[in-house]
Amino acid sequence: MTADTISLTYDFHAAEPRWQEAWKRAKVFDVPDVPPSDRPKYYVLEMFPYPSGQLHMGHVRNYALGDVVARYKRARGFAVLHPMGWDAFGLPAENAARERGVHPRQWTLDNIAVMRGTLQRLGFSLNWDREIATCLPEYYGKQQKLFLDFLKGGLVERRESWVNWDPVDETVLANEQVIDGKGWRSGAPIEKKQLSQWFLKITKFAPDLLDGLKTLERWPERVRVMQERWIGRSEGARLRFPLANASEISDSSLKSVEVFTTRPDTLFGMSFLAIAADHPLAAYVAASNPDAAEFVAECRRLGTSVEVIETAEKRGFDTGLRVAHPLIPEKTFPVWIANFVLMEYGTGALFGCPSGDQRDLDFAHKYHLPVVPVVLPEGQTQDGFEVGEQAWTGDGTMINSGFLDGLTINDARKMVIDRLEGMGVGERVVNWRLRDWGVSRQRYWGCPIPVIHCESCGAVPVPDDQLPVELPEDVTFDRPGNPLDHHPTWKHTTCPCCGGAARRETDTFDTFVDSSWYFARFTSPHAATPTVRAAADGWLAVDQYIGGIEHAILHLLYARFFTRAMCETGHLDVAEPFSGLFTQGMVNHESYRDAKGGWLYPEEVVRSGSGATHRETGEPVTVGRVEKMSKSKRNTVAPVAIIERFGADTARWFVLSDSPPERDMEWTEAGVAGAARFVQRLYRTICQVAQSVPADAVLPEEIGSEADSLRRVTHRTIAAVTEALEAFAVNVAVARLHELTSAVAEAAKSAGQAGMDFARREAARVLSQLVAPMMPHLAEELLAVLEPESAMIVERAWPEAEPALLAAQRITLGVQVLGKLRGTIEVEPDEDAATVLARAEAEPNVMRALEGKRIVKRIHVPNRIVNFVVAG
RNA sequence: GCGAGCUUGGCGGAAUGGUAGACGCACGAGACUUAAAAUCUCGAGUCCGUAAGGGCGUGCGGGUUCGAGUCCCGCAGUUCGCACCA
Repeated sequence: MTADTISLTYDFHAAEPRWQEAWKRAKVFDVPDVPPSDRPKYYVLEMFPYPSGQLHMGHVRNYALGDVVARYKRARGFAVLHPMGWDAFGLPAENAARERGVHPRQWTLDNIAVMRGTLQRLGFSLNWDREIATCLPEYYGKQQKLFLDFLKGGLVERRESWVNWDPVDETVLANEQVIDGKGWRSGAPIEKKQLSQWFLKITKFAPDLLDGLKTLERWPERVRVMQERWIGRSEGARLRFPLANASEISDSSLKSVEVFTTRPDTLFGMSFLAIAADHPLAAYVAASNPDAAEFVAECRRLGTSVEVIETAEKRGFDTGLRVAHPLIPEKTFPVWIANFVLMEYGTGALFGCPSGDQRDLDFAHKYHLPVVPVVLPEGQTQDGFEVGEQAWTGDGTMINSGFLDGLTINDARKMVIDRLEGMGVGERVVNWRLRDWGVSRQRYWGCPIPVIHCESCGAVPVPDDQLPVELPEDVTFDRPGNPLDHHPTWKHTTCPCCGGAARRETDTFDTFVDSSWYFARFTSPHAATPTVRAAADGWLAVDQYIGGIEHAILHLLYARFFTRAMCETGHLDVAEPFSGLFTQGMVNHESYRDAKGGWLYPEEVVRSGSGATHRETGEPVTVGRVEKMSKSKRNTVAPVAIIERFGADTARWFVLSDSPPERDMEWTEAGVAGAARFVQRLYRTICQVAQSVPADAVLPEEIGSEADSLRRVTHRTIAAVTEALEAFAVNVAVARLHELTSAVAEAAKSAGQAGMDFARREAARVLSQLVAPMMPHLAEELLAVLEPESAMIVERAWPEAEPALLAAQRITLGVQVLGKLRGTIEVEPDEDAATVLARAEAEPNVMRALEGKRIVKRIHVPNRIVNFVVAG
């Protein structure tokens, strides 16, 4: 090997850390807490990671995409805030403590150190001074302050709520941790238990959360739809049915049953009233009726598992109680406890109209309750119409409905509500599916809820000067339950009100609370208050938020709620937290199994053509589906290994190539190798220019055609890449950069032509700059090779395309006959129509197609197409 | 069941209503090499044809248009989300 060829190999091992160091020294990614006034601000944020131990490829794709936006916007003259932090509380840390005896704090901080190192090796343009970890008191203490302000502002409530209780682990489980009615870890049958819990009153903002969705134009439509349905606004009526047996009941709140309905128009089709198993009236009945008690208990047991809910048939228990119809007082209906009625929705009770609701119809058939049709579909006669297996939920005319007969369902709805309101037994209401957010978790590794319970004063907020309420370090995980509760001293304190002995709240916050305001904290991460208004109001909203679709509902809705709650308590002034949202796809990989069916890691497998064999044993390997990288399927690729083998830029380039960012991509060995080849080819191409083209080349008066052509490619690429990046079409930008690279290499053949030196230098410099958002280290290296003493790319403005060079010199125009392509002609840009049409008609192949035909119409779309419409 | 999206070569994908398949991967041929790797050049939707050229082609069926992958209507397949929400 000659010295020349050695220098033509890009040494990413040396270059990447060198440029990272140079950027750090120049502090180019730092921005002040209050956005500078000389430039527009731009806040780029990727969803912060949970510190699970290792960065995975999904993170690499997410952060590479965000970095493209951040670097591009910075080059376009924006002051870019691009911070990073850690969603550091959560159950895996406690699991690690139980399984391996590591302290959750240590485990988490160690993981953060490892993952931070990987992020830094990837060269992301992050403002690391703003790093936050939610598990540190300097963050969660401010969260406690927010909570107390919410409490003061009436946005918090303490109330009893049903939870899934694991009696063995002595812990509360989320619904998805309950499998077949058993705890996911202990396997013990789960009990429903009532606990006093803290709730954030998100429902207070339900109308605004719904309305706000309309303003989020740069959010994916489907995310908005999902949130809309989750919030679930429905208009209807609330009405009360007096109990016929009311005199037997002493509790006045049980003397009538309130129901919510969206179909008050079907009130005359009623044949029963159904209440939830958790309804107070059900409890009343169960107290004196063992069979009812048994049914209620059974409903609760079944209530937990998703599969059961899906397949469960409708079942009920006739309480023997009867309610009177509000409009026909002499008519009464049975009250059933039914397993399909949810206590959480509406009032926990409904009236059953079997002819107009499929569930009610199924229920009526099962228990032989009457079916009275009340809505007649168009085109049906009342005599011929019967409700069989299918309830009629569509439009129609009212029948069998007294004073409503003959009306449309909409008119009937209005009229019946007016009547009920007039009688004082019901009213028009808007009901919401959204429920208040229970944030209490019986866990150690979370933010302590800053409240003290006092026998005489009740639940007392921890005074501001005693914040933060820190987690104790010396906890043990050797027995089930919440270590905070077990701690010998931590929970014992004195009441801030009366000074008497009191007990700390031992519950901690749901970790979704931590991630509901971190984007605001990033604007002043070290401030003594949760936010600093000038900083938060100045930087927010996040202009571009990037993350996985899995957070479409909960995280994003909670963050929108927190934004409103923080505004109401004076911590912020911004309508929405994220004005732009981009949801990127997953990184998938083939999966492999050996002859025994065991999963194999990609590095254990050698792919050969259509098959695969084991690297060591040579045994055949079954190539499985391409699916999401997961530890259990072993189809993961570790970013660190890729960085070491190929470099950070290659990894970044590959995850950004080919697949559009919103779609899933497949990680392949061949693909990374291809990216690595391109890195080297680009380096060689630029080095060739740097070595063979004088640095002081100027643009001559007259320029040769190849040189002119290269310049046009260069400037068209600037325009195309800019447009692609604005549209998040990074894969298209990558394709255009491949083309420019080929053009620069090709131009070497025309070296010496007038203007070529200038054109090659220009193209090489532009190429380096355009590639920088995706491969920042290589880009800096390229520019340093071209222009050794110049400023770094991160300190330079994005290249501008010269409008005069955006048009091609000559255009190849398609010529169609009757819409079919018959030939092409070369034309000057904007050449006049007559000339173009004459040349098109004279094109030999077109002539042949026109032969013997009469041209009816000549269509000429300048610079686009020629089409001859013929007859005969 | 309800809702949203998707469907283009062997594969990932590109295409303001205007030459479908850019760009990449995989593949084939050639050059360089003792050889291999690397690199470079060329080829390639499919069918017919030696070629020139032609037929057919963007899930299927219709429609609008001089012209449809793109717009409209219907259907199929597929993915995702929600789901006893009264």
